Amino acid sequence: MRLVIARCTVDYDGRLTAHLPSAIRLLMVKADGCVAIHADGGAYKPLNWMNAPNRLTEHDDHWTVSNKKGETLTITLEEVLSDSDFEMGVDPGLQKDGVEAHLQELLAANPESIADGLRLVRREYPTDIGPVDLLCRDAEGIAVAIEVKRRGEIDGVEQLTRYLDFLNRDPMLRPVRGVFVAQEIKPQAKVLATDRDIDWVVVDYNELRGIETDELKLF
Amino acid sequence: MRLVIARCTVDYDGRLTAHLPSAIRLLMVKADGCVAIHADGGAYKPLNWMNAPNRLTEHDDHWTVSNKKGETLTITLEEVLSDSDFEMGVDPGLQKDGVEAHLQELLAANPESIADGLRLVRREYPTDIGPVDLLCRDAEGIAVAIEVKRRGEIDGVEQLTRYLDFLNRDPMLRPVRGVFVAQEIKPQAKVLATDRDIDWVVVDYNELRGIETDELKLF
DNA sequence: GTGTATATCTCGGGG
DNA sequence: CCCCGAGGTATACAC
Repeated sequence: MRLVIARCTVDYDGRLTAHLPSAIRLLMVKADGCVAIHADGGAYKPLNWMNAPNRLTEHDDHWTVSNKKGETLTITLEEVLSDSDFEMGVDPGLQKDGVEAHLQELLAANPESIADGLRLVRREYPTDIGPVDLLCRDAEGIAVAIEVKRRGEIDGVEQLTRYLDFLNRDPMLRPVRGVFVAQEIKPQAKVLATDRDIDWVVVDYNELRGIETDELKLF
Repeated sequence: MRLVIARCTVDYDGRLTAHLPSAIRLLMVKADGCVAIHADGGAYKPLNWMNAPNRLTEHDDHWTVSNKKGETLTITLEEVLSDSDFEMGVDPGLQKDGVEAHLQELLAANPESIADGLRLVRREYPTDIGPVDLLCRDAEGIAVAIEVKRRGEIDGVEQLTRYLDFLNRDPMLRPVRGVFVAQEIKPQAKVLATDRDIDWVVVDYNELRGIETDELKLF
């Protein structure tokens, strides 16, 4: 990773055009070729950047970075204060726990934790406007579409509403009920769901993981 | 801005839990206190971070960063290869052109580029659930609500649907048609819009800017 | 502060 | 490659 501290101006032309007036900034060039220009503040997002793959060309007083999509980044260097390079090796990467995919897996394995008698038909059940997280049948054999979210907000209810709309056009499935499942559900999302006759259930991730562990212990 | 190159492990515990095994990485601490941990690849997003405001405490072999929401980031330093600090001053900030606001301005000035005979009533026409980008009347005097997006996706169709819902409750406006306008529109968004009897139009930003320029030349 | 809408969103997965 | 959905989304702005 190469780190350059320099007074510079920057121009980006691509999905939009943008200009940075002269100031001292950090230019970060990573091993994969991506370039990021950071100010000393404003969270982790750089002011300007160009992702890999791209072509970086260094001229006397400026760099140009361009990619295949026709985007260009021009960095004009007025004064270089520091220029250093570090060998870092390949990063082993981030291990995450607690995201929606895990929650969906746990619920797929334990649909009864959502409602008694619920049986899984399919995960990621396809519709014309995208896949439903879980399609189940309840104890009476009625189809149940389930949208899983870590945090239940209003757009999750909208999403489930769209799926129900399309699913209810299928004579083989109709009528389809909806259940909105999340670790926490915002008051507005509850109101909207109720208004649309969509049930909502708050589940506990750690508790679900406990169920999984317990079941594993049984075998 | 402080830049530290170090072999380290990192643990985040907050909205999820995440762990980074030992490797050499860049630790970036900005003037506003935010901390970012970068690998030598993988675009501009850091592997892990903590935004300002937070509290950074340095111990012998590890740093802890915590914020008011109860999130914590623990960086365990195994070997520090470099540690430097740079004074950068306040950044003048990015100047942008070509975002949604500009597109909306151009369309407000040239509603005929959306449909022949269209006349602007108001930009940011208020409804109970937020402002409609453009409210127009067509050649027959029928009200037309227009949602402008740079990239037309499903969310934008939902947004316009909600606005139409409210606008159609107003006897002075009813019936209100909807038009979804964007520089590009995703297939799913087209399906949903068509399904809801909402028209969609793809416009060219540079072409619109050309119209503006041409009109200026006339005067 | 919450809620809403935007973003050169980024990033990863699937066709 | 594009399409689609999730994100510790972040960020700005209105109420």
